[in-house]
Amino acid sequence: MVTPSAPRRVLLVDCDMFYVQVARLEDPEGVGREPLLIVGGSASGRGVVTSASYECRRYGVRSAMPTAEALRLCPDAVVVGVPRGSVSRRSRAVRQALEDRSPVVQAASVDEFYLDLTGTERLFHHEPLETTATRIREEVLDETGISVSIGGGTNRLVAKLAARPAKPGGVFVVPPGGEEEFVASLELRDLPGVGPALLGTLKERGLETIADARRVGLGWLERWIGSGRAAWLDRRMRGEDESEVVHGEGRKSISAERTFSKDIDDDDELARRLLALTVSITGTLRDKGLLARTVTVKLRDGDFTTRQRSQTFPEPVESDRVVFPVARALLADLRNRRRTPSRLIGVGLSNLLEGPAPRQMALFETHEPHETEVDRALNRAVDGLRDRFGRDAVVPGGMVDTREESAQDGREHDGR
DNA sequence: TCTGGGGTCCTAGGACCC
DNA sequence: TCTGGGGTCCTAGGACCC
Repeated sequence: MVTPSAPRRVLLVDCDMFYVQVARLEDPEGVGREPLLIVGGSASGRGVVTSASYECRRYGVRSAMPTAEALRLCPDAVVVGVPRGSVSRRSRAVRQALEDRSPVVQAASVDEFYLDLTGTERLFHHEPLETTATRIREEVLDETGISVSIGGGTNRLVAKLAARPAKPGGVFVVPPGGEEEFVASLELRDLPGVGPALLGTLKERGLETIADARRVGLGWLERWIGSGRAAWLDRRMRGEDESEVVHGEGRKSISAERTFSKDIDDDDELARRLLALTVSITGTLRDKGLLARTVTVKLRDGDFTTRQRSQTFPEPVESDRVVFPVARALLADLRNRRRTPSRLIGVGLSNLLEGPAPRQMALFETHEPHETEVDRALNRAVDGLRDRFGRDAVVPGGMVDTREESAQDGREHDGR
């Protein structure tokens, strides 16, 4: 067994400006030669910067900035769209390379992976963690073409914070016992979880730095930001983090959303957009062998107000034929509460469970729409066609009432 | 400057049950 | 009679991250 006092050995592997790297790898002769490169924007013209090359960042370009503003700061920049397919392919390749070298790998996002190497000391002949990290960095680059930076320490928080001084393309490890001193050298805004809102609240009280906030003590912090957040912040400022690195995906929700090029006020048009998104996410759900119990519909109004409604099924479901009618009712409800042009619609599935669906459901009287074997069989058939003939092989039939349709189909099939 | 798209986690109130 | 208390689930919204 591991000695209780043995420090953990955690690494955070962070791909350097991942989207820019991927765009360049996919087009080495074109944007690969472009120093001033921005990945982002969108066909709608309402886009933001997803990632910018280091050369661009010197002009003040930052991610999440509207592309229009970025181009004002850096007029010579070349803007390319987000290469989604390549990004997920390259992300999987990096993850695979890491899984070949670490017993525990957790993907925190497409371009960030936590590794827990605790217990591998003998395997790596007791070499320093820094040496192991450096070798992993080089091997990942060789194997995938992706340059990463690696932060290391005795927990996830410290590993994450150490990745910053490691950038770009380096390794930085905080030694056991050095956590508190290392974190004390940072700004409050550097702490993950400290965003604009909390920063503003602390600043109102005159707290600008980690040193300020530690000096004032837990008692005052509790009064100002509540006991929960105060305790949380206090531990972060000491570089403490007990959370485990959990191997595998462990996804909690699946969602899709679209911002329109122009605000939409037409209910039928909104419902059509909703149908397309619903078909897409239920397809992803089945791909992953999952079931969902909760569906959420989100609208963003023209004035950027974001509203959402959700509903939970008594039993987990997987087919768009059952999800869509509920989603459409939630959309109608949102529209009835405030009738104003929408700039975005989104739909999400949560309360996820591993499949397969329970075979018999609805043994009780219920008015909830429930999923039948026929619903599932139809979706599986459509999935099969898409696998063989491509994503667009089967297109949803516009504004049909899928609940009526599924009931009719059920009768036909039963009749055979 | 006029704000993407994919997520996670937290809080708080109400329903419901014991 | 006019009032409990804990636990869990659901829902809405917000902060935050990459």
